[in-house]
Order: sequence, then structure tokens, then C-alpha cells
Amino acid sequence: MTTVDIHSSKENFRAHLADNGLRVTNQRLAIFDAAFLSEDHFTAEDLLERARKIDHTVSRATVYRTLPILTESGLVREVDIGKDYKFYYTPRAEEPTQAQVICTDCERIFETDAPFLEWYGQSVAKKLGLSVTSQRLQVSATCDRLKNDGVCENRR
Amino acid sequence: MTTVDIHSSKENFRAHLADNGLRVTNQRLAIFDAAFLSEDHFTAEDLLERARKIDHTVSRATVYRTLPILTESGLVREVDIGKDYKFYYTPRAEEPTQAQVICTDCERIFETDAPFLEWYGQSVAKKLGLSVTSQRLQVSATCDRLKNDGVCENRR
DNA sequence: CTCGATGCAAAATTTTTGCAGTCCC
DNA sequence: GGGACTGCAAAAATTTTGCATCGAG
Repeated sequence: MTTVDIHSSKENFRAHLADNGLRVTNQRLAIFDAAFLSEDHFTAEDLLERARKIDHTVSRATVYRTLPILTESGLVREVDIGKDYKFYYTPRAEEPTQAQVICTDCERIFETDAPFLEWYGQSVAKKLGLSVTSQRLQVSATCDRLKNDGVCENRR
Repeated sequence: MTTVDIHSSKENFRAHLADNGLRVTNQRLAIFDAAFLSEDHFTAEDLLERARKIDHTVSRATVYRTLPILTESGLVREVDIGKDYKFYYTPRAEEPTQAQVICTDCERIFETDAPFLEWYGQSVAKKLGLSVTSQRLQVSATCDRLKNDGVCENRR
């Protein structure tokens, strides 16, 4: 398993910018760093706040304009759990298809490998004459310990 | 397989309203009818338009206030495919856990049975100490015929 | 009659966009 | 120096909410 360190990852980001004729700006680098230093799932607003701690000139508009660049480069993944805003996270290793388990008590999102999904989606789509471009499995759940003991250990 | 006819379904709706101390209003009935007569997935705005053809006094606010009642009663299902607005549909038969295959060419949504999901979600959640409340699998795909022949037969 | 339900319009929320000014290459 | 990039604020787009009025039970 190849893990991802910030230096090689930042090089990938610079390369992605260069490959697409995009400029390397302080704001984009600050947003990249903020994303990479986030340990869990974050929202656009979280990212803005964290990026501003690194470069206080970063604006909300630039965060929203940079997020698609990060997701297209594969350095950040987008997760839509059906709320009216999206979550993002920075994968720490090469990951197969992922599923999310969402604890509706503590609102935490757990990423889980779900390699068999790959096969499953293909077979379902083929019957419809379609070719899979992506798929996602999301499981909503409640915390057993919260129900039993009144404490959700996942809550931070 | 038990299919669903509009009369028994509407009785279920009335019963659900009564059980929850909610009133049977013309607007709610019009919205119910509009949902039931829709043959495919629809948005809140679609539903407003169709409900107004039945009862022109129906307002947007009432549609948004009635949709949760319909979904809670199980008569309508909500489908969030990651757009900024939600889709809904009226299931025509008792359905096991469903997956959606979304054609990104024609934007159609295909519902597919995915009974094994039930088992899968349970096993993943159990490892995390969670109990599944719901799950969804969504497969995004492109139309093979559109790519090969330039025609997407799913487009209407 | 009473209180839940409704329509309207304003508000809320997240994301996008127009524009004038900035700074990367 | 030129054009891509940025910040700001206004705009978009969907959904929610406050309030006066209406109507189901």
C-alpha cells in the first residue's frame, strides 16, 4: 500500500496545475495545504476557515473555484451524503472503490473499502446498455453505544 | 408481487394523515394525485406544476410541506443523486432495497432491486458498532448507444 | 369555533458569477 | 505586459419560515 506524504502530493498538485495551464498561486497552495492537513471529512466552509489560517487573503470564491481542481486531480474526493452541502476528504492511500457509513447520531463519516461494488455496478449497468463511470454506496446508521449507554464514542 | 393501485394507495394516505392527527385537505390530495400519476422520477418543482393542474390553489410551500408526509408514509421515495435538488418517485410495488443507475447522458434514473445490499450494509456497520437505518447504492453511467450510434434511446 | 393548514413573500443556505483590480509567468 | 486569478458582493437556485388568513373537524 502506497501512502501519501504531503511533499510528493504537493508536487502532484503543482504538476496538475502545470499540465492544465493553470497558475500556481499562494491561495491555491494554501487551500491545498488546508485540505491535506485536515484529518477527516471537511466542508467547503471548513476548508475556507483552515486555508485562511495559512493565507488570510483566501476568499470563499477561490475555495469554491479550487475545489474542482483538487477533485479532478484526484488529490481530494467529494462525498455527497444527501445534505445540502458537500463533504470532501483527502485520501491517505490508493483506495479501491469506497463506501461510506454515516453515523446519524454523531454525523461522522466512515470510509470503507467496497471492492466488490466495482463488479456489481458493471453487471447492473450492462443490462441497461450503460457503462459505469462511478458508483457510491452509502449506509446510514445509528450508534449502538449511544442507544445502550447514552454515549456515542464516535462523537468528538 | 403486490402492485399498488391509486385507490388503495389514497386510502393509505388518508389513514396516514389520520393516524398522525393531520388534516385531509384538497391541496394534500392534489399533491398526492400528482405524485401518483407521475410515471417517472420528478422534482419538487415538477410536482408543484402537476399538482396545480389538479388544484390551481396549490402553493410551492405546501408542496415542500407535504413531501415529507408522503415520504414518511412510504408512498413516495426520495432519491438524492447529488444534484442540488432532490428527485422523488412513487413505487409501484413492494420493493426490496433499491439501487439507482443514473445515465449521465440522458439524465434518466433507473431503479433496480439490490437485495444483497441489505446484508452488505449490516455487516459493514456491525464492525463499526452501528445499526443500519438505510442505505443506497448509486451507479453513474454513460449510454453505450449514444457513444456508438450517436443516439441515446433512453432520452425522451 | 378552534387550531391546523395554506399562500405569499421574505429569508436562509450553499454555491456561482460579474467585475475591477492583482500578480503569475 | 498580458491574461489568468482573486476578492467582493450580488446573484442564483432550492428549500424553509413568519404571518395573516382560511377551512377541516
